[in-house]
Amino acid sequence: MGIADRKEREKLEMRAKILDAAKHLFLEEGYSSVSLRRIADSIEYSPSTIYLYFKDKDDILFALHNLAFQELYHRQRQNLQIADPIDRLQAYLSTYLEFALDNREYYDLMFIQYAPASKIKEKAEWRYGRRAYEALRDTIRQCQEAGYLKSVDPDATAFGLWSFVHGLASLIIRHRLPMFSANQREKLAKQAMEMLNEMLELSRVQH
Amino acid sequence: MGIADRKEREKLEMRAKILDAAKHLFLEEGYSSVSLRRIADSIEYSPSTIYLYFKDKDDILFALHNLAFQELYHRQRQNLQIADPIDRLQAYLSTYLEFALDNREYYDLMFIQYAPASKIKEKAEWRYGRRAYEALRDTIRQCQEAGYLKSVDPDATAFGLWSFVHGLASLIIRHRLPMFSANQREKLAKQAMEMLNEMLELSRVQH
Amino acid sequence: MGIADRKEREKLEMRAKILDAAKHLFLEEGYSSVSLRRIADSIEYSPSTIYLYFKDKDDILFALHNLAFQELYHRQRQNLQIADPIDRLQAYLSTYLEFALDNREYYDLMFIQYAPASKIKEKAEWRYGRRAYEALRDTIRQCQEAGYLKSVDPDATAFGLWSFVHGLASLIIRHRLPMFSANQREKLAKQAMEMLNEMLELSRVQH
Amino acid sequence: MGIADRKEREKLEMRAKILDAAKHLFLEEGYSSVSLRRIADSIEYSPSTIYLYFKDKDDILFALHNLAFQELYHRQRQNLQIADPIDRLQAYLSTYLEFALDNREYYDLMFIQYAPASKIKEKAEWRYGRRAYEALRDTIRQCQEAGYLKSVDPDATAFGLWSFVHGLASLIIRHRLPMFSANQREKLAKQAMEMLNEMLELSRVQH
DNA sequence: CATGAATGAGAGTTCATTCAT
DNA sequence: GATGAATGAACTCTCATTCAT
Repeated sequence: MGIADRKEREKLEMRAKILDAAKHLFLEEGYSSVSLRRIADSIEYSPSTIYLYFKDKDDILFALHNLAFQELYHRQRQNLQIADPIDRLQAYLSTYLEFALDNREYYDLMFIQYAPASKIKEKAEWRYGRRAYEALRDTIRQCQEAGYLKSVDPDATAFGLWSFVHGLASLIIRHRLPMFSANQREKLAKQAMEMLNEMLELSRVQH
Repeated sequence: MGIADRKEREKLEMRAKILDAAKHLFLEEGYSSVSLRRIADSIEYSPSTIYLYFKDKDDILFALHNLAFQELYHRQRQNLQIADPIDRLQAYLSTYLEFALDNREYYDLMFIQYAPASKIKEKAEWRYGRRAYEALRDTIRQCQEAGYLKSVDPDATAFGLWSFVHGLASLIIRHRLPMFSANQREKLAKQAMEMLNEMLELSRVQH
Repeated sequence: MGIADRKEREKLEMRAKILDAAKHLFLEEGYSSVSLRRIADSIEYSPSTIYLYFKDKDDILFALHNLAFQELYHRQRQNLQIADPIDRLQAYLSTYLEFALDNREYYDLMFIQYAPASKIKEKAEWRYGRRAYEALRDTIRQCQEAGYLKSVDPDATAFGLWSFVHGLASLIIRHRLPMFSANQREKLAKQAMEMLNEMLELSRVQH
Repeated sequence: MGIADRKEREKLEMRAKILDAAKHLFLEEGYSSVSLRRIADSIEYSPSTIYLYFKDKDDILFALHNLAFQELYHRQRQNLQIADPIDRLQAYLSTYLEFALDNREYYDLMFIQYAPASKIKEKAEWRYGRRAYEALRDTIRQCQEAGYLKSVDPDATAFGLWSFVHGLASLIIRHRLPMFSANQREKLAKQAMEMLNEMLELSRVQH
């Protein structure tokens, strides 16, 4: 049983190794430009070895998606317990951006890149996405009940707030800000988030 | 002379036909996943015919980029003459979003997709992008002088506002909103923009 | 009739122009590496125009071969009248080498390059080649009757002498003498020919 | 270990098989007319298989060149120890011709065909060629010191002698002797060589 | 468990050639 | 007489994938 354990552990380690290599390459050059051979080379295994751990190239992408959504879910989890809805909303959005910038490869796969993988897995993600979206909207509703963000449709607000953080993340991740240095970019993103938070808080006063 | 004219016209039409086919395919599957053969097939010509109109695959992308930036520039042009800075800013952002949703393929190529094309052309775009960004930031500065958006760094504000509209556009274009119908999406985007406009105007009162 | 003449003349001029362009390109890069488009480009006509003057690419090669053999035949013609066989032999060989170095493209096509052209034309050349060879061997026979080159088989001698001049020419034409400058090469070829001539004359004394 | 050995052997055999097929095709039709597909077809493998053994088409040519020069070097090696310069010269030239006729494909690649391959390898060959040429010229100098071949410039003599054997070889290899049967050609080549040897020996008497 | 060998499919691209104008 | 438009066939080369070992 110790042996079986070790084998199992090694199997998982190998999968992780492959996924990690693939993750980086996919961000750098896009899924369809990265060849299995390149992934194999970068971990110094043969291409055929990869097939012992993954059904095919799409399967790697699928596994990465799963890990990515798990990680995001894991990070958001604790925020769900914040009592004050406006605090919760702010935490939710901040955590989202932090996740994106800490896991650019994941974020790219989840929300920017094409998903040429087999359709089967998409459904699972739809489900996750929908649930995450609903959590956001519910929080917004609670904010409204508490007097914030009153005037607008909660769906529009949810979409708008999500767009804001998605925009910050994706402009950075896809290098569309050549006018700033890497340092500046992250600093500006933080400032923009603070600006948002201020506005959220101010959204009460005015009504 | 009539003949020469017609030939010229036909040549341009053919180029347009190829570009149009490529544009759609590029949005659907990404530049590097689309083969010249597929483009040729979709307009029912042979692959070699494409080479009579474009040097190579990159050249098609290059041409599309040019058209895209021209169109965006054309649309923004009139906004530059709006005297009131806050009106100008609102128009600028609205036009940007409209452009994105009216020209999803272009927007995708310009601001979402990787640009594996030859580096030469990128420089021209950097220049355009930088100028466009500076126009935005200058407008924001003028808004601040007029008492709006006062508290924050103009760069952070510019980045934030751009991110907001980019987020709206790119979530729609890359189909990350399966929880809404196509109609809903655009309606929500408009509502979100109105919400933004309100906030911009309110940004004065508070100080 | 004047008009017909002019047209005929122009037709020939155009053929000559094409042949000349092809000739140079063929020497520089080899028949199969040269495309019709390159030939057309170099005379600033369209590829299709060439088909008005030649059936296909092979036909150009065929025409060049014909011109080449004509030119060589023309140069050798006068030598046939030299009475003294040893003088005739020397003249024959010298003229051959001069032809080769004056018409490197032709020589390359005739005696070095592959002949991927349709087999039809080869027969004609075999005939020419055989006749030229026989002229050489007959001259050698007459030299032997006059006491020169006595000991050896005239076929072997003919082959040997031809090989000698062919070797000089083809090493130069195919750039296999990078150790010498262009000037040196031709000077050395001349010296080698003189050496040969001396030997031919000495071939009498010894017997 | 037996397994590794066998694999290694098989790998080499496959390389040899490809090289052999390529060698023959290159002689028959010239490097640039032969496609990788044709090489693959002729050994009944798929085109992609070739790429497991050679980087690209040029690499095949490169490998053949290396083998060719090795073989020639190997054959000439023993001749360098012949003490008498005139014997050495004769052996050198005879070996050269024998090599050419025993390895027509190699000879064709080395001294007749164009070398469109990457320039890197050419330099190595220039070096080899130059050294081989210098060995020839030095031998001639020593012959002159021993009283042979006195009157002429050693460079001209070297060039002349080389041309002679190159001429014999290349007229045979490139099929420019349709007037003789294959048997006759080789017999005549040998006779021509004997004729040369006689002359070399006679070159002493006269001075 | 890992891989080397092999391949069919398909990539971008160039070619000689045809034909309507 | 000259050509622009078009193409099918072929090119070199890369890819994801399979399979025997």
